[in-house]
Amino acid sequence: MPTPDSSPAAHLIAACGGRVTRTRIAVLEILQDSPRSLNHDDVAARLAADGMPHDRVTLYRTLDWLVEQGLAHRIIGPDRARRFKAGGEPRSQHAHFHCDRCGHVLCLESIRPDEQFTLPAGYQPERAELVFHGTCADCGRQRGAKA
Amino acid sequence: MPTPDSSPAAHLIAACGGRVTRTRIAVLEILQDSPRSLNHDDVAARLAADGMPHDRVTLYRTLDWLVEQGLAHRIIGPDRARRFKAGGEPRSQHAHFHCDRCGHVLCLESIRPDEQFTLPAGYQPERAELVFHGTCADCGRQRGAKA
DNA sequence: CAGCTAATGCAACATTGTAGCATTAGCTGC
DNA sequence: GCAGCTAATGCTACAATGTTGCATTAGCTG
Ligand SMILES: [Mn+2]
Ligand SMILES: [Mn+2]
Ligand SMILES: [Zn+2]
Ligand SMILES: [Zn+2]
Repeated sequence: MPTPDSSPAAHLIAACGGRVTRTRIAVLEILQDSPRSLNHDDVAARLAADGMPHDRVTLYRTLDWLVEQGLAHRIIGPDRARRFKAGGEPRSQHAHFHCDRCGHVLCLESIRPDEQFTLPAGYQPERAELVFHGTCADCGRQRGAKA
Repeated sequence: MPTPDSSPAAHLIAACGGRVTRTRIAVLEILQDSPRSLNHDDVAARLAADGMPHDRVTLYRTLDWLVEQGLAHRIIGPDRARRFKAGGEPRSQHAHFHCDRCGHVLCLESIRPDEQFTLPAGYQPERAELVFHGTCADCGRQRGAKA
């Protein structure tokens, strides 16, 4: 065992100046492999599937660390649970879509709320969160097919 | 004691077909009197200040009931706590501003996110939540005065 | 490979919200 | 006004999500 891993994920972690641990690599790769955002349980389930040890608290700390380092970003849904996705949060953020039917949260990279609005005088916004709620494309198709 | 109260709040509650209780009246009046949204603790503190009995669970149920009846609306902040404000949620919603400095959440009635954006094909949005984060007008003034 | 310390694992706790059930009190009809 | 019905309340216990403190492990550096 030279270094635990030399995957792209491992390089990203090393570049942040943090220690390159199995957990960090695995969690970052899980986020990178997922097209949609994942909550703690989602990540824990995937870790377990990969036969990785996983402590609840460590997972919280790992995910927070990835966000701090700009390797992931976080959004909070109406179910009060944080969801994570690979990739940092650039100055200008994108909107998200929360499907009421399947519960998934999808990124709408093309929609950037902080470029659209003028706030009342005095307010100094630093970022904007825009979340749509409704039925996602997948669920809309299924529903259409069945009905 | 004829009817507990015949304030405007009591009339609104009666019009919903629910029982007009001290707690409902007090909570609705608290929401109506507040310029900003309040979380459960805020409301509980005001109830206590008014010398009102207040059970945690009853407060949750009362606030949820007011939202159901359209007498209040709710938003969830990044601290994972729900905040409430008097007044229902009309078809078109307004944006909110969460101040990172003082923690207050303010309504931006003039900004209506669901009229602005076109989503990718297939998505069927039913409502949109737009929350700005930054420094509110009050905190901006204080900071300016001090610095 | 030794030593330093960041990262982890574990236990206990905090916050926010729910569920079940016995008791209270608002309303309705008399 | 009062009796009776049941919505609303209060209480207890529980669930979900996240945090703190501290002893142990393991990544890095020399
Ligand atoms: Mn995203
Ligand atoms: Mn509002
Ligand atoms: Zn869906
Ligand atoms: Zn402020």
